[in-house]
Amino acid sequence: MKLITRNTDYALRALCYISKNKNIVTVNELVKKLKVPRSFMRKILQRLNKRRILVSFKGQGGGFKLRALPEKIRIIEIMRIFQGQVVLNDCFLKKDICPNRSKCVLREKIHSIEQNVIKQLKGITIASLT
Amino acid sequence: MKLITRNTDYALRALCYISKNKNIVTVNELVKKLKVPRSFMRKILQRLNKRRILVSFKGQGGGFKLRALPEKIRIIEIMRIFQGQVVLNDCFLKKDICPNRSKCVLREKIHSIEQNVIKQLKGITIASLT
DNA sequence: GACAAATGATACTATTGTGGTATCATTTAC
DNA sequence: GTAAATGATACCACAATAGTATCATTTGTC
Repeated sequence: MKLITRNTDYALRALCYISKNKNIVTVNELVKKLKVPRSFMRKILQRLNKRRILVSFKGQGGGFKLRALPEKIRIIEIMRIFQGQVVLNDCFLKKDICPNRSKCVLREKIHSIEQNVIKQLKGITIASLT
Repeated sequence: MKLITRNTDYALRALCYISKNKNIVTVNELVKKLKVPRSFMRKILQRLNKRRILVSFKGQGGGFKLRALPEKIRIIEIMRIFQGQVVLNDCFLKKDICPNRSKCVLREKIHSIEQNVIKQLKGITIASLT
């Protein structure tokens, strides 16, 4: 079980780096600093742009910058972009076997743990990582 | 991100069922009650036997029973059997890029969340699920 | 206008983990 | 001896993750 994937990890580090720069940052610069595969990094940044975390500038002198303040970017947003809905715990038994989902103790306990994780994740922003 | 996988889910439900029976329980019985694929259930039980969670009896009249009291079986043990080390968060950047692992804020925060999850999981036993 | 430097879009591949099936071997009660 | 059980093991299918590659488009500079 991994809490965060490589995708998310690289995205977060890129965002941290970008947040520390006044100027716009290019893929080449990020790749050099973070030593991450270039194509992979590009794909990640494009996705962050599409999801409106970054603003991109095309052409010579182009690159990326943050769309919002680093204090406003929560890491749980980034996790959702690259890992989908965070901490979903679907019951694997079909309804007819486990008719009283509301009373399933396992489900209930896992859910409570998940809520806790989400609450903690929501407290972490890009700003708090730098 | 899933906290528990299907493997673990089935294993937990099987253990709960077994814990409620004085007699030994066969795969056939479990399959009928939980409506889970037979071969898959067999594999799960064999693994639980190898990992000394269950005791098995071969031959006619055979089956499985718990090796320990349900109060002594923590669900985190079962998760470890089927999902490996729970909540491990390996830094994806190599040492030379992230030389000060001990100071990596992301790592540190994720780790703290993980410790929390583990702590909560450790409190849940098979007995507490039934 | 040509060119270089940047991102956009997209399609492909490789590896791994998860979920599941199938089969033959062995043990044991009757 | 046979049926009913588990043991061991090999295999398959699918999805997610990780990564690569290529062509298209935009834009600043000469």
